[in-house]
Amino acid sequence: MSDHEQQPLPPTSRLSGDALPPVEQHARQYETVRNAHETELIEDYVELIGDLLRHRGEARAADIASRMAVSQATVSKMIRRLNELGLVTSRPYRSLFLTEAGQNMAETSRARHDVVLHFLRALGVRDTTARIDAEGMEHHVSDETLAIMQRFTETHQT
Amino acid sequence: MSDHEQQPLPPTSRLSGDALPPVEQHARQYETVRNAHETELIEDYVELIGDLLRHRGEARAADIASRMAVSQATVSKMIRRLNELGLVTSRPYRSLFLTEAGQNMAETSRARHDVVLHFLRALGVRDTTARIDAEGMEHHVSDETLAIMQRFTETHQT
DNA sequence: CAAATAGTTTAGCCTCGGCTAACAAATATT
DNA sequence: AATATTTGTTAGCCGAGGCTAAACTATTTG
Ligand SMILES: [Mn+2]
Ligand SMILES: [Mn+2]
Ligand SMILES: [Mn+2]
Ligand SMILES: [Mn+2]
Repeated sequence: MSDHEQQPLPPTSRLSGDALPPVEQHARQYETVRNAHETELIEDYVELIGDLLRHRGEARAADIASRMAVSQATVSKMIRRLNELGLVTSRPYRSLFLTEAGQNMAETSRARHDVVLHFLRALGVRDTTARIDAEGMEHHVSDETLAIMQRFTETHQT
Repeated sequence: MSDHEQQPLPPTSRLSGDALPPVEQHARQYETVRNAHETELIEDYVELIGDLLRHRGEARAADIASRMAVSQATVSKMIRRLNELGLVTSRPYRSLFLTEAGQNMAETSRARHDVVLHFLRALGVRDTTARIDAEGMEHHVSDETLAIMQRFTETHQT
């Protein structure tokens, strides 16, 4: 047995902040974060490629490198990975393109990102800050929270 | 020159969602996320050790392993790192303790975590979901946004 | 067209954060 | 006290995601 801890008592004394959640629930919190971190970078790449295609018509490795502030070698390696995952197609010295699966991921990620960004702005966060925070937060927002953020934004038009 | 991209035009046509931010600003978004990810796990460990000390009186490696759903070997290795960073003190088969620096980090992280958690609950997110989302979001919320979340929570008491 | 510049890929290195397996030490049980 | 169980450490493995340096390919420029 590894859980020699006794379970927390029912919510009685609320003296010093919240009590610890039950072990299994607590464990799921951290697991969810670890899972999000596995797909986070992939999503950011795919989303960025989609945005570059949408706004620039093409997505070159060098653009990704400068926009992410990462070396071209790093981008090159990641593109190989995206290729193996069936998310992008690439011919050397040509623009990258998204596969069907890549387009789906880009669309989903972009939508989620936008909801978070617009929500933060609706809350009153300055644009630059909202963009920075949204870039990280987007990967840790559940569908439930996302829906609430969207409703909030709609009902708090500026 | 690696930025052969031309800078986006001033915000004129707002047809298909937001425009791409300027390269340097965009780069800072991703850099901020990478920086957050460097300290994230450390903060979670220190925060958890602080919570275990607060609520249980002691923090054992085995508790951390089960609460994080991670092997004991992983915890053991991480404790060595926390030790080298001067955040915890440990004697084998005894509870871990936080150094002064560790206590400061735990306090700061806990406060931030609580603001995010209470904010999500005030928004209407169910407790279990709020806990999961807060565990990831907490590391990506700027001081500016944090302050706004706190104000929001205070003025939206249920 | 030759040379310079820009873009891409590859190779090799590093740290981090997981894991399992084996062992050691402390504690609990009989 | 002997044994069983729990707890902790160590070694060695792995993949992800960074980096630099070097080579190669395309494109642009003189
Ligand atoms: Mn995004
Ligand atoms: Mn992101
Ligand atoms: Mn994160
Ligand atoms: Mn956390």
